[in-house]
Order: sequence, then C-alpha cells, then structure tokens
Amino acid sequence: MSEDLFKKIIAHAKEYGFVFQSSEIYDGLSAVYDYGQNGAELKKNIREYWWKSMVQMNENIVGIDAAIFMHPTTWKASGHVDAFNDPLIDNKDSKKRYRADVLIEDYMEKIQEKIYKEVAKAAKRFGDSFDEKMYVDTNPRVVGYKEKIAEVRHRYVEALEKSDLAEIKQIIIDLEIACPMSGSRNWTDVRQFNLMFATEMGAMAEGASTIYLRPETAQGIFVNFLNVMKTGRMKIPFGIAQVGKAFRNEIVARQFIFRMREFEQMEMQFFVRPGEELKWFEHWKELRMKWHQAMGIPAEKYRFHKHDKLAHYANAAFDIEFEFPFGFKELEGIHSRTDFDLKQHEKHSGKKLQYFDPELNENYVPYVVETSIGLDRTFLAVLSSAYAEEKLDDGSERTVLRIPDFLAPFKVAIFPLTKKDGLPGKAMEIFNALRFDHMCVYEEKDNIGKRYRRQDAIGTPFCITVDHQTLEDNTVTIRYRDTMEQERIPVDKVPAIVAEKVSFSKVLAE
RNA sequence: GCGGGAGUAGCUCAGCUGGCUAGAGCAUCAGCCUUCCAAGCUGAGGGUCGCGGGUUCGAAUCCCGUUUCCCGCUCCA
Repeated sequence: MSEDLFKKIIAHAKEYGFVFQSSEIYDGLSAVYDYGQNGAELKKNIREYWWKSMVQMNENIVGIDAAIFMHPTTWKASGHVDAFNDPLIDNKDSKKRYRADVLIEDYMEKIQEKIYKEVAKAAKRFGDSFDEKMYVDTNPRVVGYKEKIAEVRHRYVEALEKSDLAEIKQIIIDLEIACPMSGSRNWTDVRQFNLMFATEMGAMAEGASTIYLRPETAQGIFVNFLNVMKTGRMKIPFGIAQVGKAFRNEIVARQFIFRMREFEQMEMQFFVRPGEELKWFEHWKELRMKWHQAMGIPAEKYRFHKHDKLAHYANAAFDIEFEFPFGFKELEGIHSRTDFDLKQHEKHSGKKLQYFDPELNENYVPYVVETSIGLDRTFLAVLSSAYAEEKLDDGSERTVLRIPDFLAPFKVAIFPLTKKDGLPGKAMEIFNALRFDHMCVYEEKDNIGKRYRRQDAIGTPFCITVDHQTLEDNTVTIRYRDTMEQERIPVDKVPAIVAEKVSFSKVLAE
C-alpha cells in the first residue's frame, strides 16, 4: 500500500466513471465529489446491503428518512453549536495553527502544575504535620498562582460566552503565551471557525432565521424517537436506521472521498433499557464487524480502535478502522451514547422522551447505542481493496476491480463473439431477458479480449459470450472476472446462475 | 489557513533559454480485418495550454494575482 497506489485508484475512479470532482469544468470545488455512472451503482449497492442487513433482517429495527434541515434548537440541544465552534489562531512566524482556547487552557494547566510542585515540596519539608489545605490557602506564592488562574479563567469564560474574539487574543497577548514550537509571540487575530454550514430559511429578511445543514444524521432519529415509537408500536430494545447526507465545513478536507464537506452516513440508533447499554454495545460491535467481513474483504484489513478519550455524551466508544492506501483510518463508529441526546431534547423541547417498560412497570429515558458508518468511506474501502494490477502468464497486464459480486455496478456483460452470422441477435435475446433483473451491458465493438478487459476495469463479475456453437446447441460461455476462466453452460441456465451469484442472500445470511 | 510542488486532449505526458496552424501514445467514434483475453489497417472527432491580468511586435513558455489538486503543518465532538 502506498500513496502511489492511491493515486492510481483515484485516476482509475475518474477514468472509469466512478468518482468525479464536483463542478470540474469550473476548476472544481474543494473536497466535494460527484459519483459517476458506475460509482452511483456501486454506492447504491453498498447502501442497499446496509439497509437490508439492518432494517430488512432485523424485525425490531425500522428505517426513516429525516430532512437535512432541522429546527435550529436541535443543534443547541445536541451541543453542536458550542462544540463545533473553534476559535483558531495562527502564529505568523512558525506558521502553526492552534485553537486559541486550548492555548489558554494549557497556560492555566501549567500554573496549576506549579501549585502541585509547591505543595509536593512543602509536603516533603513538613512531613506528617503537613496540612495541605492550610498551606494552599495561606502560602503567598500558591495563593498568587490561584488568583492568577481565577482571574484568567474569569476573563476567558466571559470572552467565550460573548464570543469576543478580540478579547481572547488580548488574553493570549497579556499572558505572553508563546508558540510552543517556535517561542514566537507574533499572533494573527483569532477567527471563529464554525464546522456547520449555515443558510437562511424564510424569504423575508425579518422572518429569516439561521438554519444549519445537519452535521450528522443522528439527531433526525432522536427528534423522531416518539413518533416512530408510537406509530410503529416499538418495544425496547428497538432501533431506528437512516441513510442520508450530512455536511461539515472541515478546515482541511483531503484524501479524496475520505473526508468530504458533503458526505453520506448510514446510522442506526438502538434504544435500550438503562444499564443494558454496554451489553448491547458489545453485541453491535461484533455484528458490525461481521457485516464488513461478510463482504469478502480480507479480515486483516479491519481492526477495532478503542476511544480512550470519550466524547461528552458517551460511556463507551469503538471505531472500526480499515486499512486504506494511506493507512488505517476510521470507517465506522460504535458509540454508547447513554441517555444524553434524548435528555437534552427533553430539556430543550419540554417533551417527555420516555418509554413505558411494561416489564419493569416504569417510565424511563432509553439509553442509546449508535452504529454510524460513512457510506463514502465504505465505497472507498471497497474500491481500494478491489483494485488490482495483474501480470498475466502471457506477459500482458490487466487492471481489474475485484468488487464483491453482489456490489458490482454491472453484474453481467453479454457479447457476441463477432458482429456477423446472427450472433448479435442471439446475444441481444439473452441481454433482454437478463436486464429485467440485473444491471447488464451489451457490447459488440472491438475484439473479445478488449471487451473482457473493459469489463474487468469496472468490476463486472461475469461475461456471457455467444459464439457459433451457441446457434447449434444453445450453450454459451461464462467467463469469470477473477480467474479469467470460462465455462460452457446452457443458455436457459444463465438467469439462474447469474441470479445465484450476485444475490445478497448469501452475504446477509452470515 | 500557512509552507512547498503541480495544473497542456478522456488518460499518461512532450513542448516551457518567448517565434510556423500546440504534438505523441493510449482511449473514443465510423469502417475494414480478426473469431475467446487489450498490441492489425483506414479515416474522424476532441485542447481559447486551469482562470484573470501584465510585459512584449509576438506568451503554453516570463511576471503578478487567483483557483484546484498533491505533500507537510494544523484541525477532526
């Protein structure tokens, strides 16, 4: 795996109609990509695989499709309005960027450490008779430190609350905070960087209010918790699934479709009895890993990554990481979100978001276990693990996408061996019979070898070729993408054979 | 957002010490040939050289700005 290979995959994705840069004729739009004719099919199939395995195969999980626009209070409740607002500052000499609030926090931390040191020294000096509380309250040096921290904190909190960026910069200047890398105190102004995209709703300026494009799909599920629970007569434990677009104005978005400003998430929020969340967390952690591995991608490409630093809402969190060409990176997150989200929405909406548990005979706010996977990242995982350049025995080379059969954009290609002798007519017959059930390609241009290679390049798993023998005994050859081997089979068996090979059922059963 | 590198046909690139109508291979399209694994023949289409400005008699080529991509830094509940 290398950067070089990654470049080839990106080039291949463009050349064969999988992924294009957005608005390319206008020089493109940074970190936004479009899916082409083959990419859209592959993406759709991955989405369908997820949906079937989560919704169709679980009688206690239902799917919804919530709007991208949500009431602005949603994002206050979820914490995104605060958490997604980072005040940033650059050092002009070292060219390093920092979060201004982190610089100030670090400064206070350092003073706090000085206090600890003083206390430790004093404890040694006085031995058993040492009264820490007394010492801390009376020692002039320690008191001075404490006052300094209190003063800074007061200014800092006030500035944050007022979003007074100039004051935050002034604090950094007054405290003589220097760049940790260069020691320079030559700072730019503090700028606010909001990770949520905002727009206006309402045509009239006075009635307009700021609306955010959702930065995650999860909230669409939480705000519909009551609706779905009541109308679907859901019994805990149950889940709500959703696939949809989310938007984040990333500071730096790079690595092709791995980090985009507009991306698609596939999420399921599983509502459970309080106290049982960690059991379900383990359950989903294992199930989700199985889902990935059932696709047929080698198991060693995946690994779990435990979050040591938990988000404010979580009490357990694991990522499923995939080995992309640029290293192991997050593909899916499994989080135990506790009752944080529903409680927050209760607080902000004034509605009771509770479940009456007949077994316990009590009302409670359910705990939530979330599985959240990036569709675009899964697409990239499938594409990059499928891409292969092979040297063949005859010395020639081929580029092949070994996409799992059931995910391939096109399932089968039908070729007449030549354009003469009525072969195209026979091939069209087969094509027309198959196209009702599968994405099919018909091609008669160029020699048969070229046509096979073209299908290899977009990952079509099967090619059916009609030759002269077909006209005599109604058999065709089926050629396999991965092995390049051929088999002779009766024409009337083709639909069943293809259907069996590209079916989701095998994978879903695992 | 900062620093470095790059942007010429769908792809890979040449041309870039300023000067003929901007080229090649592959790909695409039409046709011929072939008759089971990309390499034969004939012909065709496709580029305002990322975009804007400047210098010049003349700019793909030099200068400035801008934009996009790549690498590093930074950020990523």
